[in-house]
Amino acid sequence: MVQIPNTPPPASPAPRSVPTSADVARLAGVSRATVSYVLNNTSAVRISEPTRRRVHEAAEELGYVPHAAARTLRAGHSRMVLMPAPAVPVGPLYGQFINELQWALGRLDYTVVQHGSVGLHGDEAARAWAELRPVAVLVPGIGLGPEGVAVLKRAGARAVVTVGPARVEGAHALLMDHGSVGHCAGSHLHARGRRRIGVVVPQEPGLEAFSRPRLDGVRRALYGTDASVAELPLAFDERAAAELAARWRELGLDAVFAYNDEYAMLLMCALQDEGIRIPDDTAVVGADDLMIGRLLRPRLSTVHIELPSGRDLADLVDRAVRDPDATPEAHRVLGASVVARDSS
Amino acid sequence: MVQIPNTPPPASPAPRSVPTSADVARLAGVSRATVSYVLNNTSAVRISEPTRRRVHEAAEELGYVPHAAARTLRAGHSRMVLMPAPAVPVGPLYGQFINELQWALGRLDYTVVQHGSVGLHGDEAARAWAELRPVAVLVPGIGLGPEGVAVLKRAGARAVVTVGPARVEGAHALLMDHGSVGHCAGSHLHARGRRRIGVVVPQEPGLEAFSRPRLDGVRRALYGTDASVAELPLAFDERAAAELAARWRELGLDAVFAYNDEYAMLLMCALQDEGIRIPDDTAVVGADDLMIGRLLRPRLSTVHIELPSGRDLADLVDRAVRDPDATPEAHRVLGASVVARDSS
DNA sequence: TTGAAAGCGGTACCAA
DNA sequence: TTGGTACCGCTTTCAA
Repeated sequence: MVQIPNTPPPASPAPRSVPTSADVARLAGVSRATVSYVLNNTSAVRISEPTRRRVHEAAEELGYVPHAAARTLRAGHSRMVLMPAPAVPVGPLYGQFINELQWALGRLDYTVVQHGSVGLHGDEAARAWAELRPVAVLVPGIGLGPEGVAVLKRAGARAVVTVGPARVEGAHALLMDHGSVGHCAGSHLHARGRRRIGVVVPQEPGLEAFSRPRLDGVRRALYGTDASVAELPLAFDERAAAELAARWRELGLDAVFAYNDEYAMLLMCALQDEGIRIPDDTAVVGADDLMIGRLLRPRLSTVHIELPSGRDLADLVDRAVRDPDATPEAHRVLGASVVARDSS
Repeated sequence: MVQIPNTPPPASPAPRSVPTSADVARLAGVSRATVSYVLNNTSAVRISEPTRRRVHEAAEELGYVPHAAARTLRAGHSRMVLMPAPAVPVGPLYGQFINELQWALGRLDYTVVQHGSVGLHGDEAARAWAELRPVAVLVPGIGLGPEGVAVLKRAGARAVVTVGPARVEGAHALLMDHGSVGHCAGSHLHARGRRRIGVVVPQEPGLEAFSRPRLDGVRRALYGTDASVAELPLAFDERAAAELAARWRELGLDAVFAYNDEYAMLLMCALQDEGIRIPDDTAVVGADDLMIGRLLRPRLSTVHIELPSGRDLADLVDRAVRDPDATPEAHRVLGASVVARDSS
């Protein structure tokens, strides 16, 4: 980092203590109760207009900001919806989903917070989240067990929603079965007459949660047919792709499901460099239906993934919060469908 | 969403009230003070081993989890580092940076929290953040003014760090001048003998913060030379790219800086479909040095961006927290360098 | 070694 | 219409 010469320090010495509602009350010449009534627009209590004005002015002048922790403590609950921040850089698909969700929950007057729980695992993380007493917790992926759910519930979470491959006892579930993505691809390739099918499994850590189910899905689609499946570990790296492509002919595969569109692009380019014709020698299918697939030549066949709308999930959370004793719902929310283009 | 039949409700009725340290004390037969001492390993006080055990067992049995809000309130401060959650899906580069940062701050015993402040703008958002009384705030992009910084400081934030194009009064700054990215690309193209240079400006909302400076950087690099710059609005969309490519010859450009590698790929493919030869007719330069650039043919020239390590930024935050009265530092942290490949 | 109690900031009940 | 005050859960000083 390159240090840059600093501008001279500002002349105004910062006020050194945080103003509280008592300070506001003092300045406005009223009680703390009145301040609270005014600033919260408490409808059960009528405050005269001049008093309101004085309170507002005092708050403004002091730069008063209420203390969320104090409010939470007193109220016994917060409106915080907590979700762990994703541990791996997440694709545009999922990123978009998270954004929508945040927006929709914001509309419902929840505060969405992503907790950076790096290094913490499973129920250990659950404890850290529970300390914040969120009103609801949204946990993508695996790693949260029934004990974790219980910890959160005991800590006052009125809703725990898991987003992943399997239900967890006591929690609502958004079942995102990535197996169906693989299943889609596998069925498609089989229908196209392919019988020796490779499946790329990324070596990047943190992707197993998706790659395993996708592989299993292909296996499931092909089980009991005359087709076979070969697992192809691959790092997201040109050299690794070239090496894989170099032994392609001896692998004797006539098709490959490449985990997603990015890996598909990587592998497809390597195969083309090797002189493998696509789709004639080998069919390639990606997943996620990203823009790049449309731009490749041949155009990349892919599995389009339909995620639930952020609004729907926000509504689910809201319902769960309002009725915490309802039996947990489970929803299947990952729609997968083949987009057949020219590479398969 | 497809509803799935629920499993029967679990037999165990959930304990309906959140256990407090008083409950633990009661069960262990000690005072709340002792519970606090034991659970926090307070070194100033020696507690007998049998007592410690009893407290731990009681806490375990009740599933006790401390109440962060209460602790914060009592302590007068928290160890929460707050940053707004990015409003647009963010690329792998920046995503990686955020992850590193979270990890590094976690190592320093801070709790990193991304606040989903959708719809809130500037100082309005600052107020929402201030309610959480974070010990430090990390604000990417623009939109936070000096008043916002003041609000946060008054609310007890010991460090405010902006990450963006310009300094903000009172805050530390990580200057990420995306102008240098454009400057790099512009200089490179000029050095290659190009004189009519187009610059792609994405139409996607939320990207202006990066696209404007990149455009300006190109302008700056070419200012006073015999080269000219043309602004090319472009949506991330095949049709838009095709339309732009269709009028390419009449635009009379011999080079284009495509904002980033993804837009470059989009445009390059459209140009090639149109019969424009790259780099002979038109040179193309991307940015961000993504994998896809290496896979394109011709291989895409790009601007490699060097971000600071998460560790460095975490250390900066930590220093600032420890010495809140130090004059704000400003660091220039965006390194840009051309990776010349075959498209320019 | 342990306990009693004050107090952090805000809310809401009850009284005036 | 407004004020006094108890209380939320936890930490920490002081006393025992």
